[in-house]
Amino acid sequence: MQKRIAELLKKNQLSITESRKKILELFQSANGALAHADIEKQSGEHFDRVTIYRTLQTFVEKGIIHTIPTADNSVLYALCKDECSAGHHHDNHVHFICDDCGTTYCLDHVDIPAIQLPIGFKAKQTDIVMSGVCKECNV
Amino acid sequence: MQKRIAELLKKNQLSITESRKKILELFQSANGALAHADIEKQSGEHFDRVTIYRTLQTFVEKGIIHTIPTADNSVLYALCKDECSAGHHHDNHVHFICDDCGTTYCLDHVDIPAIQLPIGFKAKQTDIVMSGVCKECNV
DNA sequence: TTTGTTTTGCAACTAGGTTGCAAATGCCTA
DNA sequence: TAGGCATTTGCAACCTAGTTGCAAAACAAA
Repeated sequence: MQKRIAELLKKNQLSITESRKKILELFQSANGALAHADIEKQSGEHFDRVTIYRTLQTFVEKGIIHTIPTADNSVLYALCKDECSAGHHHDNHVHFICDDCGTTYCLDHVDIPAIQLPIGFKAKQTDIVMSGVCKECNV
Repeated sequence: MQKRIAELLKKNQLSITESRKKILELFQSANGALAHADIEKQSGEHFDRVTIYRTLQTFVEKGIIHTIPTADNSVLYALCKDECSAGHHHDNHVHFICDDCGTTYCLDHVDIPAIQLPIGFKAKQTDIVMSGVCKECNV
């Protein structure tokens, strides 16, 4: 695990530092998306708020993680799959927030059906955020 | 117009005040959605920030306007159509943001096709925000 | 017009996020 | 592996968006 993290950072021309390693670890062990606040808490409060913001920004720029818009207007971050290239905007995938456990999932493999827009409208990007009950909480 | 605004407020058991009238007017003359900041500017800076926040909150509660989540994590507000009942969450309609002119449209009459989720997931709410070029900017 | 309720404006506060800069860390080459 | 340069960090200060409590002002109803 440690090796992979170091490689990932190197591949993206980033220095290997404590905070970056720790934050990547958190993402790898979380099976969903994380908010800035989650990271701040779970990292054991070792790192400055600013460092975390900057690290997340850097990771987004490099295409290591991506942001998820949510209905309640908070930002979530999630690891990108290996196939993602830097700068990829993750335009067309579905995000799912569980009302029960609060976990956010990136449903990369869900097909988005064509949406019929009124005449004159031309869509470039589609963001879909669904909420309900996830597979873990569904009894 | 003035009459209609007064009636609308009365129907919702709200006192008829300067700020409420002005804010409703702004929504009626805007053909798209407005952000809090837009309202603050366009109202001629007559009203306190807090008053605007509270007015918007009240309108949302009464079902006069509704909120739109956007990809860049800002909140937009738009007038509800007459058919909307108070408390209606506007769960399932598509919002469209024009990359050119920045206008946000509520596409009430666009059908949302069923989205096939992985086994175990059960959706309650779907938010779709699309962006691209709108009918005005499309040449 | 008077009275009671609703709404407003002010001040103070919180949370989330950004910027500039000096100190510390990491990287690379000799 | 030591030294020097580039990158990253932490601090302080700042900004915007939004909230709360409370007294004063505006509104509604009789």
